[in-house]
Amino acid sequence: MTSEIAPHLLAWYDRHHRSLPWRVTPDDRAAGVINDPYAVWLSEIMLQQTTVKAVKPYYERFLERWPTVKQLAGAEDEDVMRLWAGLGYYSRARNLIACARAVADDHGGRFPETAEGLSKLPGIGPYTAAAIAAIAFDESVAVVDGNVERVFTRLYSIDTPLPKAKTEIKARVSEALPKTRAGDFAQALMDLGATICTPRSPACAICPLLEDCEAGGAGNPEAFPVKPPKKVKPVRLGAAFVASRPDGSVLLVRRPDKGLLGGMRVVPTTDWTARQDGATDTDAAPFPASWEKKGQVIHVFTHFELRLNVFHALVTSDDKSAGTFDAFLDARWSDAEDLAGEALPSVMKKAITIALPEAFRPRKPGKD
DNA sequence: TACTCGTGGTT
DNA sequence: TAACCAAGAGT
Repeated sequence: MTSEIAPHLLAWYDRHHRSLPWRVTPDDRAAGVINDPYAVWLSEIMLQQTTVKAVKPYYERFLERWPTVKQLAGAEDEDVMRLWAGLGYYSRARNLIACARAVADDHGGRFPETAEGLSKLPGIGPYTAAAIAAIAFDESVAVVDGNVERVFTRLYSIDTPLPKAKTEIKARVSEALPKTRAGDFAQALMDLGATICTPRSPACAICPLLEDCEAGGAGNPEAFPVKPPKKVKPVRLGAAFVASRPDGSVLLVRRPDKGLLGGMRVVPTTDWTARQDGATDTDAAPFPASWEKKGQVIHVFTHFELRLNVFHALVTSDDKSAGTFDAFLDARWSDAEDLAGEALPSVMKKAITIALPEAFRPRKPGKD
């Protein structure tokens, strides 16, 4: 028998689709309006493991600053990292730059039009390649993200734990694909997952796929998808050293391109790579000064909790020891008025705020 | 396959 | 409030 999933879903999508900055409405699509592949790509990279609400302002700022992929390809690396700061998963920003330059240099400024071609570009994996191909180029491919995994494990009561279940999920999605409207189908599934088929307390009563859904019929949708048990987060200890000068400038260094917070600006810190490096005193300070402990930042990363002791020192002009920072990458003093615009990850804004409560406070223009 | 890689919002 | 979660990719 033929699956009725696509017709049911697309009819619902036509009425209930979300309105999003990077999305062309179904009506406009039907009228021939084409999605800009660059805009689709940019939004999809930002949306990886990131909520729509968090992405919106970043997406708007990026598109305004760099309206085309060629312009983004010509951007300074640090300018991109500055605009990405706060969004997390910073390897995405580094891959964003690499991908833009690959498209500009190797593809004449045009994105490949198939999932196969797209997936060869940096930062574009199986999901993103399929999403761009379907939404921007109407390729009929299965677009499987966390929403689709949830919807389809419920539709067919797939109790194989993720990620092992992905093979079966992709097969089920493929057989449900409509002959046209591949992009709308993909986005409709994601909208359904985000608004109806939610992780907890799904709204089965108003779901357009209720009559197609095994778990919905059985009344146990929350039993799916089955996920492996998660591990406990270890605690790591470290220290951050905020050095400031009388004019309010702050010493920043840059982290190596690879690894945690790669390519981002930070104040000098201990490694906090070990489970507990225990460097909570001034032994590990970048240079001798009157370091004073100001407090502790507790920041939860994906796979560990960081407890960062924050030290501050006011460095005066006659402090000769504060001149060489050979152990650090690209050390420089950031002016007080520039600090908010630096490529600082959230954990570093927290740490600097402990030492300098006024550092990121909006200041009145015209004063001082 | 399993681990690394951020952050802020919900429940 | 601790746990869970969000349009995953790279290694």
